[in-house]
Amino acid sequence: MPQHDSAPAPLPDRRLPAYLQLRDALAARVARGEWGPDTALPSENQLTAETGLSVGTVRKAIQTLVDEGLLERRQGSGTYLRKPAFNASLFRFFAVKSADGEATIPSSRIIARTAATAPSAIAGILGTTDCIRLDRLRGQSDALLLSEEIWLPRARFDGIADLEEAQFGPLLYPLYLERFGVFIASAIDDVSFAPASAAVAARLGLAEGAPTAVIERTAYTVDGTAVEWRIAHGPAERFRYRSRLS
Amino acid sequence: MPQHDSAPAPLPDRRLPAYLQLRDALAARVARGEWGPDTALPSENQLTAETGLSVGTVRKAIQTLVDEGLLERRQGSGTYLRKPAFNASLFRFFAVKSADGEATIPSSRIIARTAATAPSAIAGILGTTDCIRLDRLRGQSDALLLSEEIWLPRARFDGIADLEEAQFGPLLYPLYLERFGVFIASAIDDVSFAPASAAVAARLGLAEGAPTAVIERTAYTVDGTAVEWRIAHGPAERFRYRSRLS
DNA sequence: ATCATATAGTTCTATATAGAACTAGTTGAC
DNA sequence: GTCAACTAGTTCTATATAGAACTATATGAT
Repeated sequence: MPQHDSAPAPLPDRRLPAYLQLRDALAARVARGEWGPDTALPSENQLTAETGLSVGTVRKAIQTLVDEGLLERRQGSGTYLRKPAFNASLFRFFAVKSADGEATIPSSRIIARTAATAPSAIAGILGTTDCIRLDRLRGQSDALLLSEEIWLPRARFDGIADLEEAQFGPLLYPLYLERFGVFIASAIDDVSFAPASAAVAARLGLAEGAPTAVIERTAYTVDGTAVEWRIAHGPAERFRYRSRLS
Repeated sequence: MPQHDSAPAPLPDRRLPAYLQLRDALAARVARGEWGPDTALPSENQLTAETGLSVGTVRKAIQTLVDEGLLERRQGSGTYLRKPAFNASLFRFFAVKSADGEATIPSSRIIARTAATAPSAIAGILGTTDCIRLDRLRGQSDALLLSEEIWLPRARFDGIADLEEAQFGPLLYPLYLERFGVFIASAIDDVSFAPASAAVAARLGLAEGAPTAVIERTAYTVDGTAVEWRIAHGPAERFRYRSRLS
């Protein structure tokens, strides 16, 4: 189902309305990394010239991508990639009740990076067994709050195992975009609850069997291809997940 | 802060673009219950005649409300209230693993309906202390899965305590709309984990202190007024909450 | 150097128009 | 009765145009 190397740019479907064809064409160019985070896309005028469509139609195509959360328009300036607006960090779901109200220092440490063969459940999601696995530990002040296990398809993220540790910031999605041209556009979180396994307990400094919150996240690019799967554990009593429905 | 009786229809802000003024006017009329769930709103032509604006501007106003999730357009037919699309039932987060694959029968029982004075945290959200409290128990086959405590402002829901039990379906939001003209447009869920209190344990047939998932939900009307607050508990090992981010 | 002004380029609002696509109901043929 | 054809009404697509609002840069005066 999903493809793990750069998609072969499906031809626009002639049966679709013009504005949707243009939408698809632009989304494909964005997915190919044609424009960086801070370079403006072609203006409405340029696109009307390129395509022969009218401004109204071009605007409608762009507006569609804005609604989908991919682009962002700035009046007087131009149209840009939208920085993923959903707060990507799972970290924020673990409240730090600093009794004294001190500013605490968040820490983020990658404790392992290995090429690995994905188990079938994960391979089915990512579309390949040829993966890279990252293990990460996050905390605040002294408390360890989050143990993450992150799976990436090696075809898209080759070389991530060789990066200096310093080049990993606390947030991975900006790194994906800047280093590998992978733009995370959406994600699905699955929240559940389980007693800590021995491995998780050891990492978080908990007793085995202690209650933990489990977040499984699958992240997608614009075209709906899953490009990251992760599972995260943290102490249940610190956990609070907020979700807005509409 | 929020108002619990029908809002006094703020005058349109002349400084706003025409399409936003029309958006506000339409949203206000929707909030006042001017149109039922299956009656079409005025057509584009009617609205252009009423307002003196052009079709394009009218379309833009309507499209804004569609994007906000309030309305729904059906080509060839008309523009309607959108039925709240988010699956309102908290019940769905509790997986029933019927080992034998039998179709199970969900049950829903209101076990208490009382006028009550809301504690300050809830009163702050709902804007009043004068509330009605519903207690509900939901299950499937034999297993009890969900204990809910629901708080409603009495001003909007007066008479709900007198309804026949049979008039409560498994879903409350349709009842709110049909009986009280309250349209739930959005909600915020807060998910956490806690050991079962004595009361919750007794209701769900669990041991006191058994791990439970806790969902706190605040539900809002179109204009952002909170009109329902609930807290729900269920057995943690059955719980799985899914959320789509974008 | 600093500040005001002008300018080119961008998106945004608004109007007007035409026809296509679709829906729901009515009419008519059989 | 049943089915097909028609029709009025609706939303949807697409074009063309004009000016407003805003941004970023360049220019010029001091």
